[in-house]
Formats: sequence, structure tokens, C-alpha cells
Amino acid sequence: MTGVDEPAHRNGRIRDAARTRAEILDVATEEFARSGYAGARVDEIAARTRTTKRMIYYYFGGKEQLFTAVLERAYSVIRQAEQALDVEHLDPVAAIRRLTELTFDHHEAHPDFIRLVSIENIHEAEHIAGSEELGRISSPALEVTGRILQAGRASGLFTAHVDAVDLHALISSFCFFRVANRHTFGVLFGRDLTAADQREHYRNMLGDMVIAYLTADRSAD
Amino acid sequence: MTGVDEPAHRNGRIRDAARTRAEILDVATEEFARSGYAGARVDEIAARTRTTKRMIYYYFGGKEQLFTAVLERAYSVIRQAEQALDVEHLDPVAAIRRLTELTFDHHEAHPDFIRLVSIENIHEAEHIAGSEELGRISSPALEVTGRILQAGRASGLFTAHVDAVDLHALISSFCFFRVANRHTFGVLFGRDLTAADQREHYRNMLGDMVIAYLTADRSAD
DNA sequence: TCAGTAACGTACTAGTTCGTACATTAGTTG
DNA sequence: CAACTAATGTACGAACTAGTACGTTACTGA
Repeated sequence: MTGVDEPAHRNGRIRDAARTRAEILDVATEEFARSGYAGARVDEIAARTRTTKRMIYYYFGGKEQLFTAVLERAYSVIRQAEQALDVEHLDPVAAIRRLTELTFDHHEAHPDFIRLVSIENIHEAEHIAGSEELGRISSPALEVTGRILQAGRASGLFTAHVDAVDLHALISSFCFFRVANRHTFGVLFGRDLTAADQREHYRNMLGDMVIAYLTADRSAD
Repeated sequence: MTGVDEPAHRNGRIRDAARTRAEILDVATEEFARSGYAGARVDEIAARTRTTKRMIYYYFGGKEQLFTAVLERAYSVIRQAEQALDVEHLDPVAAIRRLTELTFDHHEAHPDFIRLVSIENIHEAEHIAGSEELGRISSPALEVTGRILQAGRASGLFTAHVDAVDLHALISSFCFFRVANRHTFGVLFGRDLTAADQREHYRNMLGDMVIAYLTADRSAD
């Protein structure tokens, strides 16, 4: 029985540019994340799609441009999720904790994305350099953070001298490290930072730390 | 004029197994850090030493084993530096701040090491897996941290529920992220986390955060 | 001093990998 | 419905790359 929306042609060949493109991106994301940029094989990516290598060059031009496209899509997925953050009704401390937990959860849920970021940094961000698109989609998340910080300072609760970018770096650091470096950390220190039964522990730890930092007594300063 | 300790042979060829081995490791460290495991070229490494590719296979057996040797040496260098930490005479808060700054400075000083760790995590630590040597040399640093934490808790200053491994992860996270992800972070948020004039700012920020976390008022718990 | 061995160099190959020339077919539009 | 174009498939090649077969030379110890 053939699918209702997939007309059976002579050799099952249908034409759907969007689907072919998307399928290539899906498989390429996995392959690049698994093997790194140089380690990924164009032939292997092609073999795991329903199309051929020819189509990768047809749609993307080459391996480099394919990797760039993979990165751009991966970033936009993450940023879209951040947009959904709704904390304006919460008090600053609760809002920061919510933001922290959202970041934590997203890193946990997208290990492939994290690997891609690691890989792109090995290559000194050369594939996304000059993409003002990425700069643009990154700022909205910071604006929410900035408003929370302002509210916290206005109410006298927050005392730390950080802006939204620094705070974002601080929060992302632990979330990123915990997932990205879990393998070497496990070998060196015998502890799995991503063990399921420790998830709440680390999630709370990060939240506690960020709140403690922002609200610390600085009367001695 | 020839060097005093380099006897001039017919074709300037001298034999020094230790030096040849070390030179290969030096060049391989750079090359792997620059290009990743798959991106690194054995021929390129050989070309940048005073010896030939044949010697890489003679001393290390192959590309994989060479990479493993590079990682093992890089880790042992870092750990040796941590051994030098002398904080037993300081009060717990000052000791933690000192430990934090040492970690921060070491990450800043060894970007190649950080890249190697990123790369090894892309490969899920397969090259150092099973090296009990690395597990052994990692623990001494934790013991120092553990003693500081104990002293801090004993004096009632430290209230946080973390052990040495968690604290190490916390501190390393920011130090690592700041160096490892500086390229993509720069493109996305327009800020260079490793800018020289911001160094003190971030060094203090991390120290403040760790201290705030460890000493936070937990009377509400 | 001379035989043995550790250290080293050259030249080559088998297999891989990115990319493309060329051929073909499914939709689409006038 | 016939030309046209977007989308697709096949087969191949040039360049690269890890690894090795084979030969040579410096050092060491008896």
C-alpha cells in the first residue's frame, strides 16, 4: 500500500525540492555532529538520504556551504525556543531561575547542537562569520534577560555588576560544559555529569549559584 | 658556525630519540589543535618536524596513537601546574578564590589544550578511554579542593551542598567556555570574552560567583 | 674494530573523498 | 500538448592521505 500523498511513479521518484533539502540538512546535522567537519563524509550523508550526492551540490554548492546551512538552521531552532520564554509576570529571582532552567533544559535536549558549536569553534567560527542573520536572531533572548536584570536592580534585589551578555555567558557555560565535555570529564573524574538521577541536582545547583551571585551582599564593596 | 652540542655529521643528521619524539609531539599538538583529529594531516605534521613521516609510525604506531600521546602529555602538563597550588595556609574563602584564579589563568594560557579537549569530546573520549593513568593524575587536584571545602564547612562559612568534583566542574565550565567558544560567542553576541581589557572583569566575576554560591545564606532551606 | 641494533630516510601504493560531466525525468506554462 | 525548466540519477576522475616495503647510517658494546 502506497502513501496517500506520495504518488507512485515508475521508479518511485517524486519531486519535492523542500523535502529533499530538509532531508539533506537533517542527515548532515547528524553526520557533522558525529564526526566533525573534516571527519564527516559527503558520500555518507548522501547514502543516508533518499537522494544522491549530486543533490547536495545542487542545493548547497559544497561541503562547506552545507555545514554553514546546518549551523544556521541549528541556531535558529534554539533561538526560537528561547523566544517562547514567558517570564515577564514573575519576580526577578523567579524569572532568572526560570531562564536558567530553560537554558539548562535546552542544552540537555540538544546535544547535537552543542557538538556543532564545539566543532565550529575549532574552526574559529569561519563558517558563520559574517552572518548578520545570526547576530540578529541572538539579540531577542538577551533583551528578555536585560529586562529581568533591570527589574532586579531597580528593586534592590540584584547587586552584581553584570549585563545580559555576561549573564548569558555565565549560565550557558555550565550548561554547555556539562554536555559537551561529559566524556572526558567522565574518564578523568569518574563522574557522569549527565546521569539522569543527577539532573535535578545540577539544575538546582546552577540556579542556586546564579541567584546567589546576583543577590549577594555587597555591602563590603 | 655550528652549534656546540650539535655535532655536524655528513648530512647534519644526528640521533636523538627523545628529541625527535618530543618534536613530533610538539608539532602534532599544534596540528591536531588547529584542524581537529580528522582534519590534521600526518604528512603536514611530518613536514613541520626535522624528521620524516616514517618516524611518526616508528615512535607512535599511527595517527590514532599519536593523538592519544598528544592528549596524555597535554593533560599531564596541566595537572602538574595544579600540583603547585599552595593554599593550605589561606582561609577557605581566599583559598577558593586562589583556586578559581589559577584555573582561570591556566585556561587562558593553554588554548591549544582546550581545543584538544573539545576535539576529544567530539570523539566521545575514545582515545583516552581506559587510561587509568589520567584518572590517577586528576585526583590530587581534587583533594586540595576537597580539603578547602571541608575547612569552609567546618567553620560554618560554606553552606552549599557540593563536593570537590562538582565545584571543579562549576569553576572549569566558565573558564573553558570563555576560551573554547569565544569565536561563535563573538559572532553571535558581538563580544570578545577573551579581550585583554576584560580579563580582570571576568576573573573577578567568576571568583565572586563561586564565593557567593558557597557562602550564600541558606537559612530558608 | 667490528658486528649488531636503534634510529632514520625515500619512494611508493592502495584506498578514499570531494567534486563534476553527462544523461534523464517530472512538473509547468503558454 | 509541446516546449521548457527544475529536479534528479549515474558514472567517473583527479587529488589526497594513511600507511608501508625497503634501504641506509649512526651509535654501542664486546
